[in-house]
This record gives sequence, structure tokens and C-alpha cells, in this order.
Amino acid sequence: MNAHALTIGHLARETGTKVETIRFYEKSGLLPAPARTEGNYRSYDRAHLNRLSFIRRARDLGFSLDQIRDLLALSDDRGQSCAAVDAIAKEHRAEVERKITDLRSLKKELDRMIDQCGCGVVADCRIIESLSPRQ
Amino acid sequence: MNAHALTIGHLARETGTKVETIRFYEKSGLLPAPARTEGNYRSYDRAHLNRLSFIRRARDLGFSLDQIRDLLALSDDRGQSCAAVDAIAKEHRAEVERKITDLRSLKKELDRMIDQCGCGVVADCRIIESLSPRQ
DNA sequence: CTACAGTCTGTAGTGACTACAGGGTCAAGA
DNA sequence: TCTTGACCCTGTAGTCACTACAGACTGTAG
Repeated sequence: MNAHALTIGHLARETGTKVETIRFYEKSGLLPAPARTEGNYRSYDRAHLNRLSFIRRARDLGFSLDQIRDLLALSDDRGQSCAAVDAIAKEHRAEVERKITDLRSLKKELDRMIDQCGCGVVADCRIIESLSPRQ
Repeated sequence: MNAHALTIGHLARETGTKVETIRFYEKSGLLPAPARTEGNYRSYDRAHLNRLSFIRRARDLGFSLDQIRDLLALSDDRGQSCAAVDAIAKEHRAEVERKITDLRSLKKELDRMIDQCGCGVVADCRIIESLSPRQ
């Protein structure tokens, strides 16, 4: 393997990704299949490392693999309008906002439930009661 | 089928659950297997309906099926201390709080990213740039 | 009697990995 | 040269909480 080539293990360490996950990204078509060495090892270059870093950063920001696929396709087409990128990001942000709203009202309900618990026996438990259907 | 017996479809409508989901809960051991009619249809009673309502309400509140299994076991044991119930609920609330915190900092990052987008061409796109690794 | 709604079992798909099993490859030290 | 051990390969199955189907059977209204 030449000086610029990276094994899958190097790529994994550099990007904080598990080896299995990298192979999974390849199978999912997110990361192009690299060249192979004589011993059939994957041989990556800088471009692969950059692409994987992109994927991981986008995953950290909660983008789905489908969205990342789209973002990668757009970022490969440097002349295209950035509006599509903007749309994906905004759609994702809206989703995140929805989740925050949902979780906040969830937390309020849990707070109410837990506040009422006198911690006696289950028969009098307000938590169980508030989960049970009124007859 | 007698007057008090319910088909799986009735149960589904009453609780807003899909028929497949009810069967899945049975297979998962959350809902006890009901009696069968001559034609091999599941025949539910009020107790099943109550139990399924409990499960659905707990699911709406985001409890995992494992947690619900535990809550159901506790609620069946009316004399036991309510502390275990309280612990499950608090653990779940803590998890929800963690998620809210994570999503909020995520949203901040997305806001920053999106604010910078001048919506020109992809080559100048700040969103793509902030996803790309610095070389 | 026929149409059709409802139910049955069993299997496979979802998303984004993760965890093996059972092998092969490679580099360093004895 | 041999061996050890780290690394890599493929392929499959597991996770969670469902959901969707295929292909068959049952029940009911007209």
C-alpha cells in the first residue's frame, strides 16, 4: 500500500467511526468503493477521508442518510444553486423544532405525573393511575 | 362470540392501535394471549382493553416496551412499594431532558449554518462548507 | 350464493447501525 | 522460519417498535 493510502482502520480512527459502519456506508452507496490491495484490503485516499468526515459531521447534526446522500450529490455539483441545500437544512431544522416541542410537552406530562407520586404502595400510585384508563 | 367479547378489530379501533401492533404486543409478551373463538379468532375482554390502553398511553409518553413491561408487572402487584414505579418514570424523564438539551444545541448549530447561507451556488455554500472538513 | 370485510399465520422490511462467526493477511519479534 | 497478534475480509443476524404484505380462512349482509 502506497504512502497516501489508508486502511479502513485508519479511516475509522481519523473520523471516530466504527469499521463496520464504514463498510455499511459503502454498501449503502454513501462512500464509493475504494481500490483494493493485493490482499483484498480496502485502500482509501484523502477524498474518501473527506467524504466520510462530511457524512459523520452531517450525521452528528442529525441529518438522515437519505438527506446526506442528497447533500453529497449537491456538493459534488459545484455550479448548482445552493437553494436545494438550504431547503434540506431548513426541512431538517423544522423537524428538530417539532421534536423539541413534542419532548417539552412530554416532559411537562411526566413532571405532573411524578410530582403527584406520594411513594406509597402501588395500589395508590398516581403514576400507575395516570397511565390507567378511566373506567 | 359473547356480548362482552371483543375482536382484535374492536380493540384496535377503541385504542387507536393497528391490528398488527396488537398481535405484535402479544408476541412480545405485553398483552396476554386471549381466548379463541371456534373460528380461531382472538376473543378479548375488558381486562385486555384496559391493559392495551395502559400500554398505548405509556407509549405516547415515550416509555420503551421494556419499561412498560416493568410498569405492568408493578401495577399488577398492588401491595408493592411505588418507589420502583417512580424510579422508572424519573429515569425516563431524565432521558427526555437529555434529548431536549441535545436537540437544542443541535438547533443552534443548524440556525448558525442556515443563517450564513447566501443562497448562491454550491461552490460558495456556507452550509456545505460547514459540513466539510477543514483541510 | 356471493361479495367483501375481517381475521389468521408467517415472513420480511424500515433506519442506522452493531455484533458476531469463520476465515484470510500482514508485520514484528524469537 | 515460525508464531503471535493485530488487522482485515464476507456474510448474516440482531437491535427497536412497529408496518406491510402474501396467501389463506371466517363471518356476515344482501
